[in-house]
Amino acid sequence: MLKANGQHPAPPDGHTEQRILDAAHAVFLRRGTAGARMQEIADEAGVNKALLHYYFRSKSRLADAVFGRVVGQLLPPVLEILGSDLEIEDKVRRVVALELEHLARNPYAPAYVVSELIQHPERVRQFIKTIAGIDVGRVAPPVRDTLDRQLRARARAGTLRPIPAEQFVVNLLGLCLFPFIARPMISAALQMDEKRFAQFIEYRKKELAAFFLAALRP
Amino acid sequence: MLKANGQHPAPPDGHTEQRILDAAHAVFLRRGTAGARMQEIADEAGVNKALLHYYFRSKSRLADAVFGRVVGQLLPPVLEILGSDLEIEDKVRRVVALELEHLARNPYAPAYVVSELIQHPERVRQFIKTIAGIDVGRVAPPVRDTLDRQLRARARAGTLRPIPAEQFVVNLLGLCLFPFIARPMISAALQMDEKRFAQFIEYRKKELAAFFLAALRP
DNA sequence: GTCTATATGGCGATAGAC
DNA sequence: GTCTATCGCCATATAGAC
Repeated sequence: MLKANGQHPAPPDGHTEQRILDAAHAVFLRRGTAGARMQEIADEAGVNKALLHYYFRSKSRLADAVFGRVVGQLLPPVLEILGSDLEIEDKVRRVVALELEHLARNPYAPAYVVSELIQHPERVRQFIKTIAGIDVGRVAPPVRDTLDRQLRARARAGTLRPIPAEQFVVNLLGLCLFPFIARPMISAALQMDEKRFAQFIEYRKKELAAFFLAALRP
Repeated sequence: MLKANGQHPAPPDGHTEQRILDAAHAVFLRRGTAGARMQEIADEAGVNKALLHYYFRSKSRLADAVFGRVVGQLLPPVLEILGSDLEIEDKVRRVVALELEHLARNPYAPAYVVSELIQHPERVRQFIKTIAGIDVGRVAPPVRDTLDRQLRARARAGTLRPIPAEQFVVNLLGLCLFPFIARPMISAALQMDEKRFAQFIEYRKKELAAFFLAALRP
């Protein structure tokens, strides 16, 4: 049973909206929002272009939905670890493991978020609020303060080099995210094919936490 | 003397092409290539839209020119330092100083490059060749090999923790570039205004090289 | 070389049948 | 809810006067 356009009919499980969102997710991530075409999203979802507007009204609202979902699965788990009462060493190990694991499966997410924020600065507000139900702008500062106290205490005790919490967080996340953000450049400059890049990331899974913690030795 | 459109006439110094390129540079960096309008570039250059096509034929070629210029001033100086016969410690200090200095004056460059590469993957070839007259694809591997020998020797001598050259370079550049790439997110999450972000970068100018070198202590 | 005016095409969005 | 067909805008690109 084929439809007129030669495609198999969409599974009628009633989850059309979800399938559109998934398709949009995939297309926005590989093309960027500006480069994405509603037609391509429709094709990927196996539905007609008009249906996208039926469910999401406009491309811009569809983009909002995808952006929220991407940031929502990238950020809150990290904030939770950083704000917990684990020791610094455990926080570092867990954040590295979590991020590299997640990014290996979603390699285009960080570059997509970056390119969104340059072209739609107003979306920064959305980044702060209503991300997976948590308000980053409200949650992040307490996390930073917790971390700051923890780092100061360890510095006083002489068991850690002193470092401000902001620098700690940016360094840690930068080391995790940067290889994925800059992947096309890195691959090209160092002539890495897909396999060698994967090996490169595997190495980081094993060594990055140790590298970072070594920098914090007193 | 005002022209019909109420603007001052462009200085007739014959450098129209240069002024268009400068304007395009500014507009592409703040809007992203897809978000940039030829009209806005023309306004910024103080000339008519048609002139952009007279000099650059199409938006896409204009984008090529700007992209090459941005990468060209960002990358070759770093490659030169990394490939030199300086000691590791000096290389790290110089790269950090150079990058943070340059980026403080061109804060939007890295995010622009990232967003270019997601939307025009074919531009990776341009990244490799013909960047400021140097062929990154040809130059980078020898630089990596030089660095690799240097790092191995120091590791054997027990004066440095062992680390592959690729990891060394990506960690170093990531720590320099990431704060600028992720600036909107960082500013929002940590509630930094422009001034506090500048202070944040000033701190890194002083401490980042030490942080990185500390991680390499045996 | 620089301008005004116009053509061309692509894409988001809607109307309306089923 | 899902489709086909079409509208209308807007940005790139060109024609042609000066």
